[in-house]
Amino acid sequence: MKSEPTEFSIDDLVRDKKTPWFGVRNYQARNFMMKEMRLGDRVFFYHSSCPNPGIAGIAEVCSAAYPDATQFDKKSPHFEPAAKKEAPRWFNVDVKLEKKTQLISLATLREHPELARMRILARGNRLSITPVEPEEWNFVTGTLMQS
DNA sequence: GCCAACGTTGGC
DNA sequence: GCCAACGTTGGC
Repeated sequence: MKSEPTEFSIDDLVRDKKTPWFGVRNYQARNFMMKEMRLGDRVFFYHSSCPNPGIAGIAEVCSAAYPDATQFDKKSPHFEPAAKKEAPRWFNVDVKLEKKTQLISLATLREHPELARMRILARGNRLSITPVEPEEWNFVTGTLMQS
């Protein structure tokens, strides 16, 4: 799950322990939260659009998907005029901190053939939420984060 | 349904 | 700031 650290960083999650993953305005990413994620699933917390992009920590999905409150908030940059309370358009899950880790930079991720097929590394990928295969998860947590 | 125009993402 | 890639919008 990508976040711009200037908006919400791993240190913010360390402080808050838990957060709604608000502001997702892309149907594919939304559908991952609504249909693919399960309570207890773990996710990489990825810092994007920043001087040193990469995986900054691990979090855990701790709610089912529910309507994203920011779509109803006129003052929010994520406000969605077309959304109605009785017919919400955007949903989010909550995630809680598992741990902040050493930063596994994008450059490092790209160095390893084991991760060549990772969705987040795919050419032109802009999705803010992408699936991670078990082998990729194990390589990152078992090898990269141990060195 | 097509597709051009436009806006956004995100690495560099 | 640049630009490739992609998603969305809206006229037709």
